[in-house]
Amino acid sequence: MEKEVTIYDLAKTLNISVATISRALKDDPVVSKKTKKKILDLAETMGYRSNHFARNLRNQKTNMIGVIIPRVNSYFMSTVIAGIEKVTNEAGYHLIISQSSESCQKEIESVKTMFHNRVDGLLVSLAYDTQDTSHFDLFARKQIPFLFFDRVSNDNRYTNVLIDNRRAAYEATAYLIAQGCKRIVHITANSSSNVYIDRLAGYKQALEAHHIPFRPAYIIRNNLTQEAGTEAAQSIRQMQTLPDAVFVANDNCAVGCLLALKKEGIRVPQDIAIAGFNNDPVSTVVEPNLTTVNYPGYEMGVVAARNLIGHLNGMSDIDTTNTILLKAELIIRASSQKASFQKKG
Amino acid sequence: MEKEVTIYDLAKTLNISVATISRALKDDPVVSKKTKKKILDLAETMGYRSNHFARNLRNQKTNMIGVIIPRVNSYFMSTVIAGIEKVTNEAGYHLIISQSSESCQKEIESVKTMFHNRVDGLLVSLAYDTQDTSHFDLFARKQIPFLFFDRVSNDNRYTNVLIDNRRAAYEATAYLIAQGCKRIVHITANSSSNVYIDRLAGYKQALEAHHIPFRPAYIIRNNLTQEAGTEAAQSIRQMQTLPDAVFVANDNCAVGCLLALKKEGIRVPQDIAIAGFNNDPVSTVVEPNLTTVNYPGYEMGVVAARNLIGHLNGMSDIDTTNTILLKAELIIRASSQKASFQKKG
DNA sequence: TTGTAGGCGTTATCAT
DNA sequence: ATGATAACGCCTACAA
Repeated sequence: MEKEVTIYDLAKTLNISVATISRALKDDPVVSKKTKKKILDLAETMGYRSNHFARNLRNQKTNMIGVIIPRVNSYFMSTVIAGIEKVTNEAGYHLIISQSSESCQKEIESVKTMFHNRVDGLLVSLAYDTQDTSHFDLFARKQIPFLFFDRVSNDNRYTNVLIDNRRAAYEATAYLIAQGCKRIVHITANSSSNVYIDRLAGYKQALEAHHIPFRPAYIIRNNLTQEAGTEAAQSIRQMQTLPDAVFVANDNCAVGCLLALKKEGIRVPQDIAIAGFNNDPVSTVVEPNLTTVNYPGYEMGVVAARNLIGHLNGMSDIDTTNTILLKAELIIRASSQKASFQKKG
Repeated sequence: MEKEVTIYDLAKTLNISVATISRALKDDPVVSKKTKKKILDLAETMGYRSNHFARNLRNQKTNMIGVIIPRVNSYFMSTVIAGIEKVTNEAGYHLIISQSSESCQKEIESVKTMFHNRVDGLLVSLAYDTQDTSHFDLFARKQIPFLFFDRVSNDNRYTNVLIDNRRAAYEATAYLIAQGCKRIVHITANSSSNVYIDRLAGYKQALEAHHIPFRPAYIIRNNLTQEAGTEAAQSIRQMQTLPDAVFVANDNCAVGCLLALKKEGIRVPQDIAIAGFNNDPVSTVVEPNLTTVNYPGYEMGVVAARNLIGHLNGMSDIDTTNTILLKAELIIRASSQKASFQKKG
């Protein structure tokens, strides 16, 4: 490895002090244009690059934002990251991304690593099985800003960016009811995350509002993959009386379920109407197209990142805002149009 | 922000020199057990955390690996990142991810940023319009290892991780021909990237091998989105003689095309057989399921990251290996089974 | 407009 | 077994 070029090397070559070099590199207006140009040109030709560590050591800032998420490889999450990346990059921050793989233990590890790497802030979506969020006390104690998105903490000291899951689920369920459905199955995750609890709550609330008794037997819990949806279809088919609708907590699982039901000769939506959640690309590929809730992933990433950076710049107080709700509207497509068979979207 | 605890604080409190503190924290056997225990206990209670910057400043290493990709929010890319993240994390490295948004200009910016942030190595998938890769000279000159994956450089000094696109395309096309197709349209990107050039080459080669004349009119170029696929279907429908097969360079576009053709009353695969590329989740959702080439994204990420880390550890020489080809086999599904109408997977 | 010098927290090299 | 001290490269009062 070649020896690194430092500002001292530049200074010596040009016979200028390191202070001026340093200022020129930061585009400090106090340095004359001529000198600045000379310096920048030399830096270029000598292949100079600033030393992050030395800089951070001085500045007590890393310009890094940590992101801890269950997995990167889902459509939703990669969309969120795209949004985060755009905002943070524009603000001159970099991202360190770490996957918890849905394990609370790995999440705790990640938090520690982020802490020791001195990220300036943290954006988190919790693992399936994370109940207690005390591992974030490390950050809270040092007043390092962090916030949760999508899968959030129920500790109300913290800021959360999310959608109104309860309400969206209410609307989806209410729509199914309006289509004449009365025996509505709900497929959800076996998780204590707010996301699924709230969707379940919205589902129940819609039933109640329309005087339909809630039946525990209509709740199916699995891991919400497409395969799990296929299996869920079997359970549904074997119920005493065939349900007339299924509201699934995500699109992948909904699609698996829909395809499996069709294979069994059950017509969608005539026999069973289906609604999903997320507006994943698959929802417009499956036939009939899937009614779903549009989940604004990119926007969520943008909002979460903006908020965090706002705190970092002292623009806003992390304790002021507590919850940021994004809009998530129901998208009605053919899979749930039981009342009339007009097709849309 | 609370004041950070440093080894000086520990030293002062215990009336011991910082040197001993430093050694104890690294579990240096030269420090007596008693002193070590005292020090570690105090560090714990005072909430000491080591300063990575100061350490890295000494050690001249960042433990960061840069990743530059066109976009994070595609199924393929997020899968690759998951693979990269796993390997790098296990090896104690962190990731800085930057999107070029398919723009060569932004890619150049990213390269500079990565350079200045002193990543220990770089993993790159090139933008659509990147032809010249001289902006990586910055890294080459300093002997900082980097390699390309998927969308690679044609500069043969560099290491590339990719699949044999030509061969995979050959196999897909040959399969269509074996199904009796003779008028095969190819939809590809308007890009100079190896990925699309090679797939086109494989397509041509298969035609040639089976004595089917290549017809430029059968090449449709677009941006390979699902919408573009829908439009492509229109062009196809309006051709003098209806083609009997379409080989699309990715699944999203293939799916858009397939759905649009079906809407026009064209039967798939009876009238037109279709094959895609990537084995994206949508390929098993669309009906009929899409014949496609399995693109091992996760594995590609793992291999690329392993290789890079190997170089970083001096395990392997970056100049030795030049091209790593991963297997990418054809997955035959219903959308192309024109010869017999048996359905699979 | 430019220069000087001290310090950010660690570790390695001496010396004790 | 422990201590003193000089780097690592950068930034910023303060001085000129």
